Amino acid sequence: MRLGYVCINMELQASKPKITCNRGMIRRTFLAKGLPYASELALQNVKDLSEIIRWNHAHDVEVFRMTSCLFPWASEYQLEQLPDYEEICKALKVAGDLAKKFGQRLSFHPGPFNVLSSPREHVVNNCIKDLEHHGEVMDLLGMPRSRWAKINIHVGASYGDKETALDRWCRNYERLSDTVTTRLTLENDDKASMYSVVDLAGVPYERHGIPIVFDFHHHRFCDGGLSEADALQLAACTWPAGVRPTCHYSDSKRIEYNDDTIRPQAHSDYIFNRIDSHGLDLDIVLEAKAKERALMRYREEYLATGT
DNA sequence: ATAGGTCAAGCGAGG
DNA sequence: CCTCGCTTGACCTAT
Repeated sequence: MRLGYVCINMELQASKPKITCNRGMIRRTFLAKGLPYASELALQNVKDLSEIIRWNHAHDVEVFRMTSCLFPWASEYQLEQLPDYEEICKALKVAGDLAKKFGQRLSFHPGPFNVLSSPREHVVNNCIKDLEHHGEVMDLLGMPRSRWAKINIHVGASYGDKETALDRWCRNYERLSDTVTTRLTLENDDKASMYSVVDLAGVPYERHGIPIVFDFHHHRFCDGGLSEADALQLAACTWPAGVRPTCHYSDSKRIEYNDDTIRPQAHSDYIFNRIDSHGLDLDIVLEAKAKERALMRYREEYLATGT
């Protein structure tokens, strides 16, 4: 299995000057400073993306989820409008070329506001806009239009009627361009009332062939009646040949801290259980608060060789 | 330089 | 009805 981490490299972010792809601003600042400042932040973000990719390679990390905050307020403009657009494109190409050279797999996980199943038109429009933005950035990185460069989301909401919501999800999915549809995946939820692997293997997979990202931790709260092994197997079968299935893994912070005031769904700082890939070849993204440090510690504790 | 209050979006859960 | 949490805490101002 190959392990990855998400969005932030704590070591690089703590360095001086800091290396991060997360520069952003609040609304008030965006209104005051506008596109030139958004452009400046985006340029720094995409340049630093290369630095994180280099760090990953130097530490044998081949799976990395990029932040969705590369472009502050991306929903409010076209990338071409940014003053530094040309330079931004070059920096993205550099980052993408590096990742490809290193065999490093990059992905996106747009946020919880992407609800393609919503009955509200403006919610769906915003979602489509955000997904298209992610697709566009993947293209600018030079990433393939395949699930190798996945854009992963949740169904988003059920409104008390999963079947109707899934049908709406599928109809709205058809409005997406190839930059998104070729890369889109769906992840199982962490609430019993929401979407299990079984739900996702139904309509979304049957109608559109959407692969399922299996989240081990979420499955503990929404299992659709399947064991972990069976759910993982089912999810893995939805991936096209030649593309290694991706999973998410976290442990429970509640157990880590032995504190039952913490919600059981909360992600742990570190991974303290051995991950069981059930015999499958997987890319496993660690969703741990300690980011790359959690990955390093897991390797030391569970994958150390020679002893 | 650090602390504390503030901050886009949609939804469901818990108080 | 309000707050929290989620992909991911980061930004901004006052001290």
